[in-house]
Amino acid sequence: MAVSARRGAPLTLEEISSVALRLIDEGGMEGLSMRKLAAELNVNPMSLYHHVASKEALIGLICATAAHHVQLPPDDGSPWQEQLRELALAYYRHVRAHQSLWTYLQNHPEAVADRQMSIWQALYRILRLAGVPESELRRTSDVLHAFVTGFVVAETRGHLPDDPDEISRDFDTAIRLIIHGLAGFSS
Amino acid sequence: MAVSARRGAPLTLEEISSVALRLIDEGGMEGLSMRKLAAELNVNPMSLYHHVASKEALIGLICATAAHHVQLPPDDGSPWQEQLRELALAYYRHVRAHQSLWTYLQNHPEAVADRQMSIWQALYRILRLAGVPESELRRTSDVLHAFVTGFVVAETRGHLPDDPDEISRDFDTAIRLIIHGLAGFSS
DNA sequence: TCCATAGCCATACACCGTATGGCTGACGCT
DNA sequence: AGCGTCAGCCATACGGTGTATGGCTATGGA
Repeated sequence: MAVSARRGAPLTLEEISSVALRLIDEGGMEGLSMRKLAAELNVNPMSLYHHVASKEALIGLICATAAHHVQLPPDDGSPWQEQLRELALAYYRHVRAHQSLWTYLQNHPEAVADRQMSIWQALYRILRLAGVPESELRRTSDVLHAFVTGFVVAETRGHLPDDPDEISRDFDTAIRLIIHGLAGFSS
Repeated sequence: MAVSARRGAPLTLEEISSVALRLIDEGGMEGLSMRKLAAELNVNPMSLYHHVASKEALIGLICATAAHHVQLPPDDGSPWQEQLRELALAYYRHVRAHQSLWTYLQNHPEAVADRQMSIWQALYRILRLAGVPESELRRTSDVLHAFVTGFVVAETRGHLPDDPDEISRDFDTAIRLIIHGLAGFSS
């Protein structure tokens, strides 16, 4: 059906959002523009709007698909401290890989209003284990989210040594701070 | 010296940054544009560039002057938990008053690279009291900064009751979490 | 065969930050 | 008094942005 003059196949949402994510990873949030994205796809800028309602909607799509790619730790019977640690680490790695997107996310929480996503489910489960009352789950998870992302910002700002051991030691420090804090709920 | 045709007095940095801050408070970070700001000041857009090198520099100026308006708690001899609580509360109030600016700040830490600012000095002093080793001061304060601002984001996101008592109770929760966490350093 | 429509594109509009260069009038100096 | 300097402001222009509007084309179903 009147496929692009400069391409063989029609566009797909997956193609669009993956290239857009690459642009963000490479050039920050300002590195993504509908025009640049279209150029990268060998397509007219306005063609994108046949698949996506607006730039904002596109970003929402990117966030949603990216969130599904977080590797969640299994629900074994290990203590909540350890589970929280592993979940935070998985989340942390993902945030590191797509820093610009996630720091944007922090300021535009409406883009991930969906609390049904598996990562939140996992966090809720662990927080319940830690003794956080039901009514505080949402707020606590919000703060933890800000916390981990904030850690990444701090990592990026300070001139870190290239030593990965030291980085993980720093992460330990932050996680221990969170765990100690949460322990206040159950005691 | 060839004062504006449409104004009596020449522009001042204070005037520029205060009106710019108002624009940000009213319309978010996207509500501030050099053109709108100039219109608000009854001045040609390019006139601003006589006082400010770029929009980025203007934002830096706004941040710096805004930071000076935080009411710091006095250095009485009270325990560090209480001092941290009061500092966080003062900071929190200020963040609430200028939300957009501070959430922007979280993602553009280079705008406040100046660690000589009095609020950081106060935080450092309290963290030392809490037993945080010298080498961890900077990183810890970075994380705490992200933490408190993250709390504001969480506050804004969740549909809070208008009850100020409940809000302050929530804030208590967050602060207790931080304090418990920090206690891990001295023990 | 015909036509609805999916997919794409050209044009245009209003906005943005800011480079460039020119105007005006107040000041210091001779 | 005459003159040069320069602070302060402004007009124009360039390249970028998101997207509204409307038109093209080729494919699928009837």
